[in-house]
Amino acid sequence: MTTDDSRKGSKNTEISEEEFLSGYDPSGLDRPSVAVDVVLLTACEGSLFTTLVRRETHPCKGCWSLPGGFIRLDEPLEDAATRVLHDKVGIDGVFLEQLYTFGDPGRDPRTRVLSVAHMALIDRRAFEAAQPPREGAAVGRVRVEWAGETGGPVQVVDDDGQPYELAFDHEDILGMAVKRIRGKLDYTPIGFQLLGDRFTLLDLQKVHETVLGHPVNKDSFRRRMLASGQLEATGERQRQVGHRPAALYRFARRSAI
Amino acid sequence: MTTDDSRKGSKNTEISEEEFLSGYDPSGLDRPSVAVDVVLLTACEGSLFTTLVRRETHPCKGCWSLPGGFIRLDEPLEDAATRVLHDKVGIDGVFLEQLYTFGDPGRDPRTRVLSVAHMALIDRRAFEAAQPPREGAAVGRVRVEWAGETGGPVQVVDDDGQPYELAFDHEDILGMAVKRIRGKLDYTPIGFQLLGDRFTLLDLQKVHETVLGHPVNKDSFRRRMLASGQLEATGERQRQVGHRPAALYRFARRSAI
DNA sequence: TTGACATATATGTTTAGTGCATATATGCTG
DNA sequence: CAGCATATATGCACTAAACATATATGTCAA
Repeated sequence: MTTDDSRKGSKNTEISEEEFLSGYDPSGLDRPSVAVDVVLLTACEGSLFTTLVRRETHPCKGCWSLPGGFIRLDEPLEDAATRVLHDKVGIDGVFLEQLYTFGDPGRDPRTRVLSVAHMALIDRRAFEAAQPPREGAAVGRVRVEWAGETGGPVQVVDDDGQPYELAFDHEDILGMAVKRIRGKLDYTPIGFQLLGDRFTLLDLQKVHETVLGHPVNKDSFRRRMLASGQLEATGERQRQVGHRPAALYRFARRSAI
Repeated sequence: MTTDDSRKGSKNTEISEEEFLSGYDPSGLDRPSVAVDVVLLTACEGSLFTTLVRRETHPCKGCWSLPGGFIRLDEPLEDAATRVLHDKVGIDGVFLEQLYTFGDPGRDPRTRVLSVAHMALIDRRAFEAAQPPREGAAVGRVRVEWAGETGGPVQVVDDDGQPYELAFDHEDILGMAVKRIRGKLDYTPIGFQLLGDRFTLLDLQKVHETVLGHPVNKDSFRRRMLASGQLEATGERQRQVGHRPAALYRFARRSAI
């Protein structure tokens, strides 16, 4: 199916690549602004929660938005997301992955702004320990109105069920994050990112149920997890739990083999 | 878990959003260039094939690259990818989805260039019909050295097995496309995008084997597909095939409930 | 015209995984 | 020490997949 047969470039041309680059003027092109936005998720009490920050400046002043910021010209995208998490939420060292790039013209009224959206996951305890309440920040409950991996925008509500008014297309970004984590949960070890280093099988099950948005069968979940090779028994058990204590496992990053 | 309780913004502030926007000067920020690159895949003879274009200018002059181009400031990302496919490959109306955004500083020696990579899929026959051989274009065989969804860079070779020298990080972009289509094949109807409007079960099986990179069990594949509700019998059969003709199916975009 | 051929299609058997039900174990609490 | 709540173990039915075998049906060549 080859259409053309010339191969590896004949670089013996007029000017060299070095010469070309030294004379290259990047100012000729219209360029968009590029930001990163981070959906930081944690699982608690059967719901996903995410961090929002209040916008103190136009546009969408007074609305709530995902923590985000413009990238620096010499900064990898993931580093920008890490920086945003550190600066705006005070969180470091968490799982982070790129989600999707939102680029509709008009998604930001100022000018063309692309947002390279990221998803970050953190264990609830680490989250609560690391995040001192900040002025202008909130942690809202994610309310997903669709089942499975249908996808679509997603609301964030406060303790009274009142929705936060989200800026720009951030409801769509949140929806993409939920869709992504639901899709990866059964086929990757991503769910462990929402747990601490020791957990019971029931803890793990609750995380799965929270992410998926529906209950799962306890026995088969248990069997499947134990057979997956991803769990390592610590030999420890729960204490003071008012019932038979469950065994504590840790995530076996490298499957036993 | 709420940290802050103020809600929907009090917009009765000094200046209105309209006033703010009319005075907004976007020139203050350093901005990267943003391009789209498109991995156009088709399945043929047990391999995936992709379209490459020869770079006639620096940087990487003489190398081969994915069809791509800079986005316009008023153009949605998907439109840019569509435009690139039309202008550089002469292909229209195909399945297209965003893959991932590659943004390492230094991936392009000119300046900071983000590439919002897309994946396009086309049926082999439509591809061969629509694409007249062009000067400076080639269709190469995708050679995937890793199994399953391991991921990693991917080579493109010509009919003699000689690799094309790819520009920038395009081997990584190709790898992401292969990883993505492998991951979605079993859970979405994406495989039908590589087939024409009528096909046999064996055609469909070969597409799956080509994408996945390993053979699949014929009987269970057949049963699974027929039970999926995605196939609609046309009532027609193959002709002149030298053996018992297989039934021709079409993709039932809406499952028959 | 007919039989060889190649692939389609049908059917059955085995195995693995899931959902569901039941039984037993164990630490805590009053 | 009894009762409680959950953990853990075991068995069975059901489903889907892998694998094997048998039959069907076009084309082609003798």
